[in-house]
Amino acid sequence: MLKTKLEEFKEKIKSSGLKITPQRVAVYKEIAQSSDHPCAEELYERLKDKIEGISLTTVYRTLASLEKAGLVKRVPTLKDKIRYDAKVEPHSHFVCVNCGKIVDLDYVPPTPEEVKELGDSLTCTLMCYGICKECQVDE
Amino acid sequence: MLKTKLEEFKEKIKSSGLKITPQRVAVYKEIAQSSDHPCAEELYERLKDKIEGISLTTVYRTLASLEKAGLVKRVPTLKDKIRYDAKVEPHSHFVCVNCGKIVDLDYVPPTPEEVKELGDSLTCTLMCYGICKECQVDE
DNA sequence: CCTTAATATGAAAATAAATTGCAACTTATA
DNA sequence: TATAAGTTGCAATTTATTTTCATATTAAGG
Ligand SMILES: [Mn+2]
Ligand SMILES: [Mn+2]
Ligand SMILES: [Zn+2]
Ligand SMILES: [Zn+2]
Repeated sequence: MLKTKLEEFKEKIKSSGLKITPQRVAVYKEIAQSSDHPCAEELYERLKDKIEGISLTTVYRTLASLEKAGLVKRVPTLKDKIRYDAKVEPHSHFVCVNCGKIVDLDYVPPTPEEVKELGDSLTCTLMCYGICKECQVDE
Repeated sequence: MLKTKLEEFKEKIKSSGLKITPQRVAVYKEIAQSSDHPCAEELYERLKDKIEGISLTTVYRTLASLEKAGLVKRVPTLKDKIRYDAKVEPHSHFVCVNCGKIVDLDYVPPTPEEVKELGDSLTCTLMCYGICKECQVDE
């Protein structure tokens, strides 16, 4: 991860009145370098062998803190599991309805102004559903 | 609900090898006449006093059946509760981040062809997040 | 109409995801 | 370093959804 991004992370954490802990750093780094929009449990699985003190509870709590601080965002899903994104700027997603993978698209979603229907919307995101290339091969 | 829509419902149910039951009719009618994209529990709450034999379990099972039959679709959400839509054609949604309300937008989302990035996507939907008019008043 | 096989239902138990209480521990600041 | 504020892990809890299983209903055929 870029040094600037880690610095920005520390600043935002501090300015939210939160403390910098190894667990928070680890969770944020892990989301930031993932491209698959992991859920809490997936993050925990990836971290539990690398990071000494990390519990699933803390991953859940960390995600809530990072979300409040504006460092991560939830990704809209059709399932009953919340998934997270460290890319907080508006962008679009492709979801494989077969394997559940979620990846970023280059497609730029319209701005709230362009949609402007029900007063002030803040952000927009386009969600596309289909079958990813890997899933098409081994049908 | 239009007679044609109810007939279409019965046909699709049958062609999926499912039986027409009062519970299924009631759940489908309720979603179809709702504009707020209810979850299973909300549907149950709205139906339990109107329909003699209806249980939350059956509402869950009915939603799964209707989804398989292509009569309802899930709406992407940021929460851990699945919400449903009887409007199955591609369209866009506005979500109030304050009260959780989800309403349809007229904005027509791009077609999968227009996005075309990762092979074959099937459907696209634009999600817009903001504060609804009611929530803006009583802030 | 009746019969019957296939399917659907409700209640309760089970599972899965996320949250909370609490005592022990860190962090940041002075 | 002392210390107050904030954080952690574990276990218990809550919330959402699914499954089990015995009973009931549907649709088709006679
Ligand atoms: Mn993303
Ligand atoms: Mn809709
Ligand atoms: Zn896939
Ligand atoms: Zn609102």
